Amino acid sequence: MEQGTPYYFKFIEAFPNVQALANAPQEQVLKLWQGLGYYSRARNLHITAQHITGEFKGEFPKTYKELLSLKGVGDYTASAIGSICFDLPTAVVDGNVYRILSRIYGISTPINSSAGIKEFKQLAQKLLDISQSGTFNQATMEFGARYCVPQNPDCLHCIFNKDCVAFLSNTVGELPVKIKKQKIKKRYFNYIVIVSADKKTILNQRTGKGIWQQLYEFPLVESASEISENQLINTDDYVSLSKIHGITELVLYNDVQVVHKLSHQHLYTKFWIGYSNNLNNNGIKISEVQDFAVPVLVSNFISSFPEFK
DNA sequence: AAAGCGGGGTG
DNA sequence: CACCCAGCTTT
Repeated sequence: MEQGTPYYFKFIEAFPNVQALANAPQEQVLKLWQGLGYYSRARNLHITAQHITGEFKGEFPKTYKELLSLKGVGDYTASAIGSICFDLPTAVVDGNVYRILSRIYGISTPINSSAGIKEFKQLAQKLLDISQSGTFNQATMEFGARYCVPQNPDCLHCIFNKDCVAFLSNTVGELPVKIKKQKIKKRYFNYIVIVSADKKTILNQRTGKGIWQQLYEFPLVESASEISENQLINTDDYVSLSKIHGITELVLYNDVQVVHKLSHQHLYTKFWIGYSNNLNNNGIKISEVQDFAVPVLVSNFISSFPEFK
């Protein structure tokens, strides 16, 4: 909530209605989302706005099935919108609900297994008070967020402690059960920050699969491990870049690699400043760099680099 | 069923 | 460092 609220207000101001969002360029949507992460959500939100103004003729769908058909809307979101906005009898199961139910009922089925997802959804659906679905759902989630918290919950004062299987069996700390693996991949990024005599630079848009789709970054040379300047300037990617943009001098900006941690990747990053006399009509003005949507890793660099301030 | 996708916070 | 988060889509 803390992290998302300012973004919410920026969005509402920029896009007061669904038509405004649908008609906006993707670049603007991503720029407003910059720093939030999970950028596919921004793209899906944008696509969904277009579906609603198009196929749904501007009328927001109000059945579970239709909600579920929207890009980026899965069981949780469809159930939440359905119950809160349209009084549909659909139970939400988010992280809070998993935690509360697994503890009170003493359920050790992993919450991120197929069996667990099904079991918890069924239980939540059975418990749902359909005379006030939205309120019930929000209250359940809020109780989990405020009281049945992940670590060191105050069970001694909890209203459920007479019935909570986990509390009575002293297993609160072990529930919910989650299957975890997700090994973290290490990657080595070398960003070539080109600075030309007429104060221009180069940004590329990330396309295809992987992280940060559609966001911008400096020309990237990725390597299998940390590399020295000598190794860098002998890579095909750098040779090509240097030729195209006329790099005359290369200076390492950060002696110690910046480690940018995503949930599933650690990015060991060096920023190299490549000075050029002439970008041959390529590139963008340095003063315009701030208009592009960039990942936090790149944004942090830009904020720290005097030439770009 | 598993993998991939961000960034920030807590203890 | 381990774990958590108002999940969903793709493979």
